[in-house]
Amino acid sequence: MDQRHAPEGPPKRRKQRLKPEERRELIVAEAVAFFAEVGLEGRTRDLSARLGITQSLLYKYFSSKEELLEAVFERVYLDRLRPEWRGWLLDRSMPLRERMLRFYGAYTAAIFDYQWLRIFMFAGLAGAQLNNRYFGRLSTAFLEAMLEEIRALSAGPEYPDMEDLWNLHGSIVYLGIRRFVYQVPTPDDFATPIARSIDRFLNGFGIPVSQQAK
Amino acid sequence: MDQRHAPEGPPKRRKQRLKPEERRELIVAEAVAFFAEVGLEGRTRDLSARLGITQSLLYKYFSSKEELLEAVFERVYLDRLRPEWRGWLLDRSMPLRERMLRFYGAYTAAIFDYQWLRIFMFAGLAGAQLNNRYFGRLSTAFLEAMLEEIRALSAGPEYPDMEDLWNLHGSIVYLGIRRFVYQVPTPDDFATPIARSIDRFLNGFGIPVSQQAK
DNA sequence: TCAATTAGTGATCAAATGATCTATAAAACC
DNA sequence: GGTTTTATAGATCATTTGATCACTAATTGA
Repeated sequence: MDQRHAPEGPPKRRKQRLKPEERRELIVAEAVAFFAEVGLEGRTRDLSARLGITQSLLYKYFSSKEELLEAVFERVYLDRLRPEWRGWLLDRSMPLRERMLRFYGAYTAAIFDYQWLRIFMFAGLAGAQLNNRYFGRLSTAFLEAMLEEIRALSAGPEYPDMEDLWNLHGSIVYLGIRRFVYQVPTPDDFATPIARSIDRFLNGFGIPVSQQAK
Repeated sequence: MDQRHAPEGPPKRRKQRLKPEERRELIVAEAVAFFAEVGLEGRTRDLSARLGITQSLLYKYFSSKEELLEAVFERVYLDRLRPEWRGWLLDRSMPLRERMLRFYGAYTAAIFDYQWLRIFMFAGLAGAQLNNRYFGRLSTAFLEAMLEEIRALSAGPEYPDMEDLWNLHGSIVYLGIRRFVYQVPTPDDFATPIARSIDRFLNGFGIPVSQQAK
């Protein structure tokens, strides 16, 4: 077959040769978006097409699709839960309500993300072990801290347990699930429903929330 | 090739010929369990193996895999949301707390099911339109009824809106998500956390919950 | 009893998919 | 400039997949 006709059509882009780290970074970044959209069974050919590279090049950087997916998981989970949030929650120089608002503001900002929630769900449904580590860390690092602080201030007849904290957590996380997983309408602004949920929760344990603070 | 050796080994089951409705019923029932376990990408060959039939027989009953999946969705969604629940919620001869406990008892009994929640998630992640219909019905039939009843009794400074109801709903549904989707440890008994969540919620809107009723 | 119907099987197709291998050309080095 | 290195492309393989088709035997009905 002939190699070339007259050079018409889109100015054919010469293949650009990048340094391995750069290329790998491009691949992982795009893979995160790609698998979040189409699921973990997305085809490597489609991914490579989106990257503008050949499918075989993927295998120069990852020896299997599974290895690529592990890199995606690592990227998605890594550094989402910031250790300093625990310090925020334990800082008694602030009202507890403010501490919790601050925490859940940061938490949802980090977690309520199209790519993150969907990959997290896909991974969970695939039976990955990752969820257990994630939930364990979430619980010991943050929910337990909140539990401790609430108990220190609790004045009502009710005393919170860990399951109550999960209840609060679920009520907040469900906002993101509705929007990003089920893709049904949600309020544009999450701050208000989150604040209302936290206020009701604290009130339920005899921790009054001053009117003006709302 | 020779057809038969001495008839040793497991007594080979003769193929059993069922009436079309029966066979179809068997296929759909097994398909629900199958796709819930392995995801919507489960192979038709694996499904047929579990059914003890040939893969090609599936195509005598469903002209494509997609058609089979639609039958699965229909089965899974159908009749989950019982219309009579709305009547329960509106029955003012009972205390509102009891009505909500009754509703969420029935709702979670119907929904908190390994197969259901996983297929619902898979379908949601696949971008199915089904979720919108489901959420719409859930909202207009039940959440709006609860909202109305709570408003009728509300005495506090706070007035509930639809988003508050979604908050309550999420806090309860998250129990099932934790157990069946993420597969992390949860309490064996869901009745207690559900009751506590409802009580906190009602209290938050100035609807006192008598001590003894707890 | 015997022919007609049809539930069910087994072989097979075409397309798609993860993976491999060789060739090419852009960068790096001397 | 000339040589080496290697990022990238292109062709291709072996499987797997949804789907089809011709055939077999269990049931039905006159």
